[in-house]
Amino acid sequence: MDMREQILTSAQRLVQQRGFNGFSYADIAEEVGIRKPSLHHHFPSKVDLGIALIENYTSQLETELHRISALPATADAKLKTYMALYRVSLDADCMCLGGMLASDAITLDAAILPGLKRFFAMNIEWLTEVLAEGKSLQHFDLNGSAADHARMLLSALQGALMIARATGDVAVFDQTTALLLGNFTGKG
Amino acid sequence: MDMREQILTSAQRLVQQRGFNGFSYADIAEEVGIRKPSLHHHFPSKVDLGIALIENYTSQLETELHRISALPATADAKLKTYMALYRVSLDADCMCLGGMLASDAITLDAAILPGLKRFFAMNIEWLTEVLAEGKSLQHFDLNGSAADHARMLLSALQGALMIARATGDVAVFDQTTALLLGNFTGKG
DNA sequence: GTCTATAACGAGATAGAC
DNA sequence: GTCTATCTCGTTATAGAC
Repeated sequence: MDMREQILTSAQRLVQQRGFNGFSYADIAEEVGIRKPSLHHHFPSKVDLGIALIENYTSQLETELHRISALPATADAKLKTYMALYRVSLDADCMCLGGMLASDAITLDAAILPGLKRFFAMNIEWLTEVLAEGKSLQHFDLNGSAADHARMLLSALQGALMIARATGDVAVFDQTTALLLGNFTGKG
Repeated sequence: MDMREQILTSAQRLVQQRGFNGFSYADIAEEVGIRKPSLHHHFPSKVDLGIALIENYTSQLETELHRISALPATADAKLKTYMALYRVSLDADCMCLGGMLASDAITLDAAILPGLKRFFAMNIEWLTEVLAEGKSLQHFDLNGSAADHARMLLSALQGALMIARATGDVAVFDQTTALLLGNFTGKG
């Protein structure tokens, strides 16, 4: 892993834990083992770093989503796998990078926002496809459009992650995901 | 409104828009019209201010919830009124103070966290009561405990507010709230 | 590509006069 | 209760040597 990747990896985790205004170049420098000013060679400004972070995160997720879509699995199994990605973040005491940047949105340089919007659009688009697939095969029982459910699902996951992490109560996340899955796959 | 209240009002909006690490005493000083060091007379440290903010916000909401509970309205009308409180925040380009502090949780002084937990517990408790009321009167059709639905509902509202604000797409919020209400009051 | 040195600024906080 | 003056520290960023 070259230095640029090391910096991105370190910065990503720092943002997911502390927010974009909650970490500094000094934190990264300590983690990757170079001096503060050397970071500016790789990312001239913190805004440049922010743009690279959300682009990088989006493309990581894109890979995951393609992998899940290609699985020989039912729509609800795909959803479960998608939700498990959030659970991994929670275990690492991290928010989703997109969710964290969304909270910080007003303070962010305008150049970071388009990448953030694309991130959410990609999630909603993928979820809409999976929900529509489950609906058409009559595995899911949806009152409303797949797109509406996709937005609601994404919102609930982001919110549950945030609340579970802040309160130290992971049950908020696990019960919410279980309930959401139950709602889609039929009353029980 | 005395100076302490003016400071709390200004700081609350700043936190809801920018996060706890996204504003400074200088911002408040400019808004309320006194000098930076004078703020320390009212709130010696920023941690003291943070504690007062969440306590104040919780007690404001407690008043609202008592008011809603006392309305001669059905459970779903009460839910609608509760959701409208979040919509008001969105219109002001604000997150919920609790949601914003939850995002910032790892960076907050430990003295702020108990108040934050109480805030979420109060919301979940109230929602659980309203959902249980709707369930017992057979207005709501819930697959799962009222408490589970309360946590999911709170998560979805917080997440939808966050995403709608960051993407500038208020429809994420409005469609999510509509879908949630539809889910409770019956398919259709 | 990394370093030392430093600039330029803003943060939270304190002392002490009025 | 508010002020001016000041402190100390941390922040992003730049200059220029190696």
